[in-house]
Amino acid sequence: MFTEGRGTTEQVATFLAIVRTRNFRAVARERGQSQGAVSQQLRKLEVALGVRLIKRDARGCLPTPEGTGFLVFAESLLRLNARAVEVLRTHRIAIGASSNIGIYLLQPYIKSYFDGCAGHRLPDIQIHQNPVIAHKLDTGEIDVATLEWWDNRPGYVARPWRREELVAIVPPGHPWAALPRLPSAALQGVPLLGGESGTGTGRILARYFGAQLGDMQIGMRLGSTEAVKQWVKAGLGVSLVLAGTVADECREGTLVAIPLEGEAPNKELYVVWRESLAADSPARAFGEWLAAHAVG
Amino acid sequence: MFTEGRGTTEQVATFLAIVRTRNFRAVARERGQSQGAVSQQLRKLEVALGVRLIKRDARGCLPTPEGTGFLVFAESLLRLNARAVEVLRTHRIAIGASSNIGIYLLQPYIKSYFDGCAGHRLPDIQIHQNPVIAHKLDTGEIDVATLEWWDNRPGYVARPWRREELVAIVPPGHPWAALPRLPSAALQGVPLLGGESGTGTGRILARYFGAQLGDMQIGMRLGSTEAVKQWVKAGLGVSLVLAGTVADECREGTLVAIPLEGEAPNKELYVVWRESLAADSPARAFGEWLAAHAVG
DNA sequence: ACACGTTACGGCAACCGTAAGGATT
DNA sequence: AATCCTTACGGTTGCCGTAACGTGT
Repeated sequence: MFTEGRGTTEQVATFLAIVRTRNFRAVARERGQSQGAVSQQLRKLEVALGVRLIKRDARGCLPTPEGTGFLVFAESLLRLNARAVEVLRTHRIAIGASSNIGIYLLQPYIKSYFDGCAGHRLPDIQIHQNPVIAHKLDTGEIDVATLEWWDNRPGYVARPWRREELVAIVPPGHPWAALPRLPSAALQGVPLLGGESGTGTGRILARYFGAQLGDMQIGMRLGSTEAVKQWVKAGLGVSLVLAGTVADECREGTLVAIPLEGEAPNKELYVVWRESLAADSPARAFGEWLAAHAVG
Repeated sequence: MFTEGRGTTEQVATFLAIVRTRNFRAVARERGQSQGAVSQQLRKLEVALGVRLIKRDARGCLPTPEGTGFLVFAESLLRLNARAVEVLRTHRIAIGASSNIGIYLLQPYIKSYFDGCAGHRLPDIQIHQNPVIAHKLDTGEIDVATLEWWDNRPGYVARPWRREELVAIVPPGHPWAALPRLPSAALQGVPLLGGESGTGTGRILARYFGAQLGDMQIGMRLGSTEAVKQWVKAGLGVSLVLAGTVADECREGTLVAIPLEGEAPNKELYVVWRESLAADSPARAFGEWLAAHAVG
């Protein structure tokens, strides 16, 4: 299963190859086996599952409805197997990052960490919505994650990583663009564009504005910071985003970021990994390194 | 793998049993094998992975750090196997539901559908945050899901299910409690408690209030509707929730729900399943049935 | 004829049970 | 001495490659 051999995993891999190529002989060539063996492997799998997976026909072979249904499991199983050997043997790391972090903030850390250590191969990096990353930690698909929000569930180690300021962004030429700092009163009654949900930004804004009786109007929730930036550039509204997500645009002058007045709202970012990670595992080492290089 | 036999899956199961019982002989009895076979299975697994999983010691055997790290994969693999046979052979359904739906809205449908059909065994029902459910659809862990928010990703069928109204909730005795309908102006400047994130409620409120220049203040995000209800009961704020989530409290008089004035904001709920589900599969049948019994 | 999947057969590798061996309490 | 895991040995099972077969184009 976890390496070359002849077991059920090979049957599943053969099944996938058959679905892909629709030709037993091609599969046999591809997998370095005889054509009879391919027939036999599929047959064993079908008997084990008690279901016909492939409909053999004179003009090609197609998956049955059951076979199509089995596809998703076959893929998940092989992915999980591959991931398991990767973790235990090659020690390749899988890093998860919630969207904003993965897209805008993480690269320099990855570069400086993995460039320095010649022994490391580049890690597998997955970027998803915050809650999806949390779920992938659960299933073992990723070892260590950088998150915008964490619920302190048991079995995990969570370390504060950086504290990222929220800044207002406006298009160039906007009346606010010249201001050094934005009074919180200015935001009252202005339509505010929202980005990805489930990242805890709402809570932070509530703490910042709520105490000052700010009246904020949340406009559309666009689902991603990238979308928010485009809308702001187009003059369709203003927004509050993590400062690091607009560094490039500010340099190029396509957006203007304005820090908020007073004690600026900021979001705590976390590095999280499973407690069960070996103390000397590369994934944990990377997590500890990130936490040690906390900024802010 | 998918049934009794002697392959890698048996090795993984043996590994898990060893970690649990910490006694090779007990595992042998439990699995109806000789003790030598247990030794050998673990050994094969360790060789295949290239890692020592269990540290055998005179006073018991414990998982090594690598073994602990492998645990999560072992469990995921067996879960996936079990789920695969369940789907293909026993045809048991796995239903996912985002938190609010699973906790408050789904039960009557489950009851009326599965009570009526004697042939069906009760389904596996999983309740998680909306994005986690979406991810579990991807991995095949669930067949069909009821969701508060769906991103129309390809490969899935999404049907509108019901349209659930958002109502304001206040504690009994609150000044608003006697109002038949709540003017949207009343909510301006009032701290509003937020529930689970990632469910699209923010977008809906923005559409309702935004057009009317409403100024809303989002208070804390408490993460769950259950928490919101407790805070509202305690007089710490008011909130907007799906009407169905407070039906019981309104009947008991512990909360008062007030419909909003004008065209009330409402949330469209969806039933979603993978396109690859067989047209005659029980999961799809249930999904279609739900969609056909759409309310609102 | 040709291309394709199925089936039968012989050889080989893998796994299991039995049972003896070494270590620790 | 008792308990526990390891290891060696013999029997059986299962899988693979070869090759003959049936079928549809």
